[in-house]
Amino acid sequence: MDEPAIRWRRRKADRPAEIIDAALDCFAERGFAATRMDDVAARAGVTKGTVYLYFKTKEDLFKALVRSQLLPNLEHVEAEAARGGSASALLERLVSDWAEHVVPSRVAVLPKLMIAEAGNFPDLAKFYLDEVVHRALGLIRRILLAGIEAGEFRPVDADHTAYLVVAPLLLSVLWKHSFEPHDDRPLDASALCRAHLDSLLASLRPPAGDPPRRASARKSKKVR
Amino acid sequence: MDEPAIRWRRRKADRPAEIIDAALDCFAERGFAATRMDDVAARAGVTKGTVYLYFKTKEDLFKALVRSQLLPNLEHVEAEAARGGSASALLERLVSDWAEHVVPSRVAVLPKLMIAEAGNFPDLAKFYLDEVVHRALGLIRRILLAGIEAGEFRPVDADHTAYLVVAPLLLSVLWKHSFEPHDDRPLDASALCRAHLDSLLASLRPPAGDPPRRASARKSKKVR
Amino acid sequence: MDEPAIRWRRRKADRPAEIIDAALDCFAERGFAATRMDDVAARAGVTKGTVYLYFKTKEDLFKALVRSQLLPNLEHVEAEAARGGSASALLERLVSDWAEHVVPSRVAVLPKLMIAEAGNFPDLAKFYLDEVVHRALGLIRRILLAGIEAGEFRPVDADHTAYLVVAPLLLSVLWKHSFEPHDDRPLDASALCRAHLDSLLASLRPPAGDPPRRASARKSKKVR
Amino acid sequence: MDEPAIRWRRRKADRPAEIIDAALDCFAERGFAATRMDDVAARAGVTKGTVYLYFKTKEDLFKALVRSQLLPNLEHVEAEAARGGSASALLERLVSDWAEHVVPSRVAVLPKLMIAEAGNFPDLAKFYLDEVVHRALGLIRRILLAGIEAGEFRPVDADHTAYLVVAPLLLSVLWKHSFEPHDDRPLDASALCRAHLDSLLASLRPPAGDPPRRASARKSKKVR
DNA sequence: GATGAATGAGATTTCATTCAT
DNA sequence: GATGAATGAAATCTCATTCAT
Repeated sequence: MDEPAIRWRRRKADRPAEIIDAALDCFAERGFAATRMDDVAARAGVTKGTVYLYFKTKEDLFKALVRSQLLPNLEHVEAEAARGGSASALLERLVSDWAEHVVPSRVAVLPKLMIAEAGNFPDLAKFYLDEVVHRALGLIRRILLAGIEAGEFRPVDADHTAYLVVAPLLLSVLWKHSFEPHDDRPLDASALCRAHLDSLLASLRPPAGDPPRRASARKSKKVR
Repeated sequence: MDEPAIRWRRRKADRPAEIIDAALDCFAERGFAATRMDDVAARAGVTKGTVYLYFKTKEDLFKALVRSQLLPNLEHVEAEAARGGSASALLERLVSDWAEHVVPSRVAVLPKLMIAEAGNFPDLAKFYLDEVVHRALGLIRRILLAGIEAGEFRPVDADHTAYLVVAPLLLSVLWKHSFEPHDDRPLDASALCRAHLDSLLASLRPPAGDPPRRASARKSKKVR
Repeated sequence: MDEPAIRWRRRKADRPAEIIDAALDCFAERGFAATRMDDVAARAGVTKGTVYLYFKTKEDLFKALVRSQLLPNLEHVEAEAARGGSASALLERLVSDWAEHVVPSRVAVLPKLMIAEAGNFPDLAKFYLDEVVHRALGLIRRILLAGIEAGEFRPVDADHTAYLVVAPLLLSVLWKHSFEPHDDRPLDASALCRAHLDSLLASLRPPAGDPPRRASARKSKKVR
Repeated sequence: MDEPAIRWRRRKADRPAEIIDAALDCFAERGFAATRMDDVAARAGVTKGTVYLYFKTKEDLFKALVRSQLLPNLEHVEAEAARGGSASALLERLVSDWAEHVVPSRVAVLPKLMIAEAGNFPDLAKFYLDEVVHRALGLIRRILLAGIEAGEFRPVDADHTAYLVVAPLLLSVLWKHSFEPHDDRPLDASALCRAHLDSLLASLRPPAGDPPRRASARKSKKVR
């Protein structure tokens, strides 16, 4: 009846991560403004006061969440790219990695959150653009240029093509988190990514009989 | 003294549209939750009470806004498609129409809003999916299938390719409204769309020497 | 049972004064920090929201209260002084005015509030010092100097004597609002002020047979 | 490594006093309500939990503070008075003692605190009134009566005059702690007290040629 | 129809107090 | 004894909505 039980346990080291985890779920579901600190606290299994022990404001929590989730992932991607290989192989690895590892992960909601809240968090938007978006686009651009130089790809405008590489990846995560819950026609992200890769490589294939741009380019080069 | 009289009269009928216009701007900037009815009213040049004269709740206003903006546009697209032409010509018209007419228009924020708020407005999300997204995807799918059948395109998976057609278009409007205001590297939507079209058609081009699938397919067919 | 009744009446013009009035009572009773905006609202017969309609924050309300109550009163005092008369007559009028009009009035709590909250409202403290305290001390100093010059008073240090004139007046209002409610020995402010005046004039009386400092000083002069 | 050991031991017994000291500073600066237990703890160099080890609640701490600071001081005053001397000499000692010892000391903030918080701590207010205020006033009254009886002073109303004796002393400490930090015209408490004494004795001086009230009164009597 | 003063529910945030460590 | 993580009640403030004017 009166179960004295332990009212709480002290878990200083783990709390911030737990709270950020809970916040990610809540913000993902309802957006920044519509999630209450109570929701976050409840989902983290603590009380509101505890959340404020670790994050000074709701905005702070949001920013901490975005920053903490992104960097590790991006580093993973760049490490992957650094492993080298032909440009097509790199693109292939990148896209299938996205389908297999990013789309099903928790970070996959961040693009949606950033798109929704960029207007309300200008400094976070800048951070996201600089540290994630442009960094990723730059990586892709370098792969494309390397591929062109190597004669693997026909000479396309690398700047815009980078956006084209990214677009279906973006669509896949946005769809998953915004539309799929209300849709009866699920989107198979893996299949979409495969189709994307297929289409992409087809469009990049140099016309038959075209000579490579430079003799030296034949050798696969490490990107960056 | 009496000069505004003429304007007043004209206003009455336009009020709802003016309010929706104002709401579109506000929601676009800050999102649904973060815009206050006062903001909308102020931007529409009326008072809060007046907004409630035309829309029962804030949610109502949002729904009315989405519904009122979308249908006319979609009809325009379908009418365009109905004008016929080769599949590539249709795709080309579609994409360049997007770049020239949709991206610069006010509706271009709606995808961002829908992506952000789908979780909070399930019925609106369903409406948007059914009446806009899947309708558009269906149209594109039919164009692709027609193109394949006519031998214009190599035989791809029309379902997924439809998403691929759409993805860069989506990216262009999301970028414009979420990132461009915080970015110093503007995205040229027209150029992106052209690059997209180029890439798309390249990837769809049937291998040289491939015969058309059916003799009849040579004639351009009306889609739908 | 369901008495529809008027839920509220619109009283824009009077509200701020009514709210300030209520706030004065609340702050006087419990101090700034310990009074809740709900208390103020309830005492003003409105809801919390209404208070915030007129005052942006609790601090704002406090500042508005202090500023609005003080100036009118001080002007009254200076006008009184400007009516002229002998220095003793002026002091007498000042002190008895205090006993009869200030002590029983609502402003009488302000010194207590200012003393309590000066540390938390530096700018308000400065305002109070400049616009009230030093202004009043200056007025008294001028009366004393005029009295000395006229030979009515013995030559005292006018600066410090001004504080001595003020001290019992201050004590009377502080006592009334801080101690009297908890004391069974009430302080008769009028009697105290009379005793003060008596003592003050006795201490200022020049030694018998002392000549006036200047021949001209015999005539009563307007102070200021 | 082990050098702090000695200090630790010394500390334990002093903790309550150290905490009270810290609390005095904090309450003096910001008032009771506006100081947080964290502030007190930090200033005492301990943690919040430790404060609660010695004081059950914040109110408790405040009461302990007031009680612990006052009694020693009052006893000092009464002992001083018991040393005897003429009434004027006693008053003089009292006033100059105040200027030299009380005003610069830490207790000097207590009147401000009591005036500010009397409304929120009725029992503390009663304690302060009975044990400090009325006790001090009584002492002064007895000195005045003795002086009158001895013919040192003219026959004044001892009750009210006692308040007049106290008023400038009170003003000096209130000023120091409430206004001086925000004022560029500092108040010289010693000078003020001297002026007060001067004025007070002048006003109490019996008219020249007045006979002493009682023959016996000539001899200095011990007060109390 | 239009207004905007007033409402009141609900959100964020603070902080005295407790208690596992 | 000492700590400080955790609590939870309560305070400030916001804002969608209502309704007297």
